[in-house]
Amino acid sequence: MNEILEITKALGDESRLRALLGLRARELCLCQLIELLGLAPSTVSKHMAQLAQAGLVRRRKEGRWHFYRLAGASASPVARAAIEWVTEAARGETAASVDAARIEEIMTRDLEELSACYRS
Amino acid sequence: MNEILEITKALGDESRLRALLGLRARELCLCQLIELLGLAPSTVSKHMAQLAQAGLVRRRKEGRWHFYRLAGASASPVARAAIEWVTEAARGETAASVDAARIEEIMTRDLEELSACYRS
DNA sequence: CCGTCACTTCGCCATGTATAGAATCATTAG
DNA sequence: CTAATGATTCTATACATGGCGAAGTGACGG
Repeated sequence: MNEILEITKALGDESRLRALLGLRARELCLCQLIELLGLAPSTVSKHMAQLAQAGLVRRRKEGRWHFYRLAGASASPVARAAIEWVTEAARGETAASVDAARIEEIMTRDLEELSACYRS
Repeated sequence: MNEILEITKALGDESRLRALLGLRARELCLCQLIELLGLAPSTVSKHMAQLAQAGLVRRRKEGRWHFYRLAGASASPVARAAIEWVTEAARGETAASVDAARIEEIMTRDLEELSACYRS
């Protein structure tokens, strides 16, 4: 029951849901997720920590950058099924497509430029 | 995105999750759900309304009694997949089994007796 | 080392939500 | 009709949660 609730609570927020769906195609750095969601770094960091705690997302450190990706094969069966459900449910969602296009645009920029959000 | 969020928010509360899982085997009257959850009638009623709004549950009126059941075939594909995920995820959950046993006990009692919760 | 940088954690505030009780609604029994 | 009953809606309140900014952490460049 606890794992299920951690997952449903993690998925029960629009920002976290968008972040998770944003990871469908590729792993993303926190500063890229900040740009996608338009929220403060501390807020996005907390959201990603909650998704990771629920077992839906994994974190990879590369120098000073922290990359997040879907848990995939390393996830528990329950978490993996949840990811499958939500990604399938979001197919054809216009809001998710808008975000996907936005990510393509974000990918054309340098991480250096994106992480300027910390200095503004 | 909106339907997904309605579903994940509806599933993101322990009482609502227990209520939904309680409907796996059979439909239940509100007073039976009140007995199961041990909450005030108004609270349980609101929880069930939220589950119904998310398309996870259907309501059937029989005289003064209101019965709730899983949406099943009448549910949208997204909601149906969510129900499948959560019921599969709860298989073998001890907490869910405890509730299931509790429901068996509740089923041995009359609705009249259970609905005494309104008069106490 | 020492500063910078990407990120996280902490402290706080505003909003949202779960809960109970009172009032109300709808249905049935008399 | 009226009263009783099961459920819902309304109102109020306590707690949880999302949000930000400031301070702290760990890695890299000098």
